[in-house]
Amino acid sequence: MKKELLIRRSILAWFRKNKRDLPWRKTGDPYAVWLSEIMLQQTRVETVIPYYNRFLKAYPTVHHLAGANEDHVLKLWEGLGYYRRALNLHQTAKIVAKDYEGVFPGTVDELQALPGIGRYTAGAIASIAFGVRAPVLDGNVKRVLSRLYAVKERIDRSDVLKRLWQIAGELVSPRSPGNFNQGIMELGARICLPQNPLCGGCPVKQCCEAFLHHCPQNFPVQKAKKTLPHYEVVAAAIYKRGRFLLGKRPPGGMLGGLWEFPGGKVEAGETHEQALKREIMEEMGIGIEIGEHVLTVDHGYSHYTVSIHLYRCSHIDGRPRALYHSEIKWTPKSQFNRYSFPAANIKFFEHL
DNA sequence: GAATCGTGGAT
DNA sequence: TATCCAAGATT
Repeated sequence: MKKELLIRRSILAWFRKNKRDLPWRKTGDPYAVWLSEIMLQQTRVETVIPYYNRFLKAYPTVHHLAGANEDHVLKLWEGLGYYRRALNLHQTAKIVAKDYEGVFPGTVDELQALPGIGRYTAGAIASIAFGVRAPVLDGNVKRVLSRLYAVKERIDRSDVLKRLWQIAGELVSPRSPGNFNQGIMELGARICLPQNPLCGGCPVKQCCEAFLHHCPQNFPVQKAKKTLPHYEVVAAAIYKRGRFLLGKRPPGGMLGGLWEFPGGKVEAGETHEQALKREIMEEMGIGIEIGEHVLTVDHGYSHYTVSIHLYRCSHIDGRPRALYHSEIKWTPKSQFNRYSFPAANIKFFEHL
């Protein structure tokens, strides 16, 4: 039997017996499949499950989501990370509700034209929800294929990616594309692990060049990762008459749409006090007096790490304006739970 | 093509 | 403790 056909059948058979009972596998609703795929981007299955369930309960259909308030959507996304996904999700819901009358398109090209849906996600939705024979190539599939075919070149090379998409397209089952795609991803997530793969339980080990050469750990070949820069950041808990001055971060950038205590990076040669007064003047046009240091939180973002030093502050002069944020608001602590905050800010709450 | 964009669990 | 990295998309 041809290698590709053997791989296809073996993975389908393995998946049929070993697939996890995940909430998005109980439905064929394209809306639910789409939601799960967006949430699963760069995010672990176990992390997504509770978010997915809460989200679907709050917005059972694309129409509910299309009519939702953005702060509410971001609140349901709070803690999931990559918040632009939530904003794109909201945008796509509006487009589907309006331009498609609430019915998701079923082709890869139409799906990929929607905000937040790239080649992987379009293939996943088309194959899983619509039975289209479209391949997927995520981190799992890249790893599985790079081992099956002993790909010795770096997998971030465009020519290598092109070849992997080509292979994935040949492997995907014409009759059960959704099951095959989920199967090869599940194989990568549970058997063909990045470190110490469980080759003994692998249904395709006899087809796997890396296994046959006893070197699965050599694949995939990744590019070297650079160490993340670290910054010192100051933030202000500006308090007046029972309320804190919060800002909503502008869309498009880091943590876009989330609320925060204002502040910013400490520049070279600055004291914390100097940096905080400068930042608050730049961002809100007001003068402040710096009070006690509340606490310092160490936090890692996607491409840098920070130590955020929070200070209690009082408003001295000027009327606050949203010079940086899209919106600012004096907010009592009792209402913080209505807004979505970055994880690092949430660590502040119990100390205020 | 290389940067940007979060978070928390595993090792 | 430090590092890795997970069902990627966008610019």
